[in-house]
Amino acid sequence: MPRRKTIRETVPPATPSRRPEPPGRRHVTSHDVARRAGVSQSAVSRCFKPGGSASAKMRERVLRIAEEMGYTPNAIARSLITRRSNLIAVLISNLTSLYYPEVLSELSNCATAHGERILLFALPQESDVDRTIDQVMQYQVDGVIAAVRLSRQQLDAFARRNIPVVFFNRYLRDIPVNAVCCDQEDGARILVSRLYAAGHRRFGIIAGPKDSVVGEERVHATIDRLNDHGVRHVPVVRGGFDYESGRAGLHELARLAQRLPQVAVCANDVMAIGCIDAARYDLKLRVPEDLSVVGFDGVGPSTWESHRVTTIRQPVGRMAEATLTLMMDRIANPGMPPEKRILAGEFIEGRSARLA
Amino acid sequence: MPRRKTIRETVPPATPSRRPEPPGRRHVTSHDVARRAGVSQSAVSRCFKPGGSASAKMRERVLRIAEEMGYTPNAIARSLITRRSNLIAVLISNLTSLYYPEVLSELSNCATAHGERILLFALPQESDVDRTIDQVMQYQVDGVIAAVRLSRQQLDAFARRNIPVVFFNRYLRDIPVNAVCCDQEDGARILVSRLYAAGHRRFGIIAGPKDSVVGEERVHATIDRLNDHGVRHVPVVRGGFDYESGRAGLHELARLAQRLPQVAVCANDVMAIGCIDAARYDLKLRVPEDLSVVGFDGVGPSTWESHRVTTIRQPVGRMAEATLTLMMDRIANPGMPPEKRILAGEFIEGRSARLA
DNA sequence: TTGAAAGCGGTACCAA
DNA sequence: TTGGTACCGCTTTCAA
Repeated sequence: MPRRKTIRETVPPATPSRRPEPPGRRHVTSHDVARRAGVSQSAVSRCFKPGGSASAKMRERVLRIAEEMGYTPNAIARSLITRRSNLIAVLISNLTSLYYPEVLSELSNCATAHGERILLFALPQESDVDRTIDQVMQYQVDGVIAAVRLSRQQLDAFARRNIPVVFFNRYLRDIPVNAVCCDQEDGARILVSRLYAAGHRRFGIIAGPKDSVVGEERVHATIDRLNDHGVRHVPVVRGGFDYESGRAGLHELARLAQRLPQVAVCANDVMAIGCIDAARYDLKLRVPEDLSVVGFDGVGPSTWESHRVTTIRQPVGRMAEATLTLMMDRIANPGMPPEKRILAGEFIEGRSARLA
Repeated sequence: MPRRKTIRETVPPATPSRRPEPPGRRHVTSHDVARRAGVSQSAVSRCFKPGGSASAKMRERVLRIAEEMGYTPNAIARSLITRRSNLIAVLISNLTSLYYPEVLSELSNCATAHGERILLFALPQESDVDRTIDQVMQYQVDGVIAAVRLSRQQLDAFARRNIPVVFFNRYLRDIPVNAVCCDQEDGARILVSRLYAAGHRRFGIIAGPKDSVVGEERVHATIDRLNDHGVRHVPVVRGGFDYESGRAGLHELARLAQRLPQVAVCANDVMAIGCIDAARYDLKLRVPEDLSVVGFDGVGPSTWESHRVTTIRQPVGRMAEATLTLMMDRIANPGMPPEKRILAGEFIEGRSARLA
């Protein structure tokens, strides 16, 4: 029976003498199982460890008794000694955008497959990161998947504690970081070439917020490819990635130029949908006959018959898998230099753009 | 310096003699802070506890030094002794449906406000619960928020371990459980009375899957209220809560009756959207002139100009708050009998139904 | 293969 | 108010 000898061994308890059950809330521990099985507690522990050394009969017996008693190993106690919580923090801010639910779902599945669980940090604002970081640390997470912006200081805070960080669909300029992204530039190239080939010449852009690296990539790449084709003077208005700003964006584009562009390139699908609705319901235009609209992401509603958005679908499932692979690798080898994995998107023809 | 006297005190170490740093990955502990501050480890612990007794100057000094050293309390170690992980498991299956992201986001915010974190269990299938339950136990979560179905056995498994369970927007018939729901019956009553008042007499229903308690409530309540108004023979077809099944549902309703109903009541918004699109793009009907369509939920896209779904919006924010309040209460008082909190939904007029 | 014992990093009780 | 000490439930040497 495991009892530590202390200095003041005044009252050697005759019986096991567990402290009087704290009302409710006591769980069966490996000690309980050990006692019933007539083996040591460490033996029980080994029986539950895949490679642990234990005779076949003992393991069988222990597992059976554990089962009977309803024993479940305490992951918290394990984490304390192994220094692995098997917890991965996911920092996400726009959970209600149409894009992230799918991401989160995939990340969760992959994490499970890799023996990790997701501790969710859904931030009301991206600016809430600072208040959150301390919490992330406290839980001793094995790693952090960041679908939010992190400042250099915030990144350093994780680095100091050797907590690997992998960015999802964003990264930091100027600082090499682990990141998994979709190839926005290639996506923009495809969209532009298809649109140009169909005869479109006047383009307008509804961009995302300035601080979105991915949004800016999409916009800059679009402009660059347009320039390649000799298209200059592309008006750009800014939105916030949401439906309303896509809608307002088209109005703004209309005001900006004397003639409405032939194409509105939107920095994501939700704005594209807003833009399509603005065209149809506010400006009484036909899409795609009078205006072509394209987006990025390939979120579920972009496939709805009502919009059928021409877009670049992100391979969210494969991105999630890549993110977790990268993460597990960095957890195992903390020293490795940062790595960026860029996956190609898939062109979805849809019906919101007039194509050749 | 805390060192336990053991039987074989053979080599009293002269220096603190920490074991040689395990490569990387060592964190600053309260012991480290204590040593630097020249106080006991327990003192450091108390300084970090809101009500802990410590003199002002000591607390100040300790906190400063902790700050300097980059000390963060280890939540895992704390959990082990307090038997509170401050973790709440959220079991969710259709994370990619349009409804749950909002729910999850709100739950996360509320949890944070109550000092808890969300451990996410996003199940690919509702049937994966069994494989998940063991994991939930291992992490010693304080409670479980279930947005999935649980069998009586599964519920018992949690009960045996005194882990409180609160259902979100679902519950079990025949077994009293803690649950927070939106008032589906009242919602159905409002929809029916508004539709009836506008002169609609022929109704059709696109239901959700049979095993959705909430879906069934919506359907049954709708039928009951229609009966109250003297409307009989309401055809019901079944869908899976997704866009495609809403769309297919209308076709099925069309096949079922000689005349298309004047109203399609859909068990959620996404099916309503699918139904609207089927009406417009497949059957070339005008909505709401030729067909009224109503839904339930009030998800984001239901407000889009393209659909403007007439629906009952669930007060997701207040439901999340109620869920966490109920949960915290049950964590504090494990013995309390189950409680159901039913919140009223809000009628959203929209434009997908012809109203008086 | 098995058991004993030493922690992991905290909290809480106790005596000083 | 402070320090000392016994754990929380597990993993992991180390001897037997």
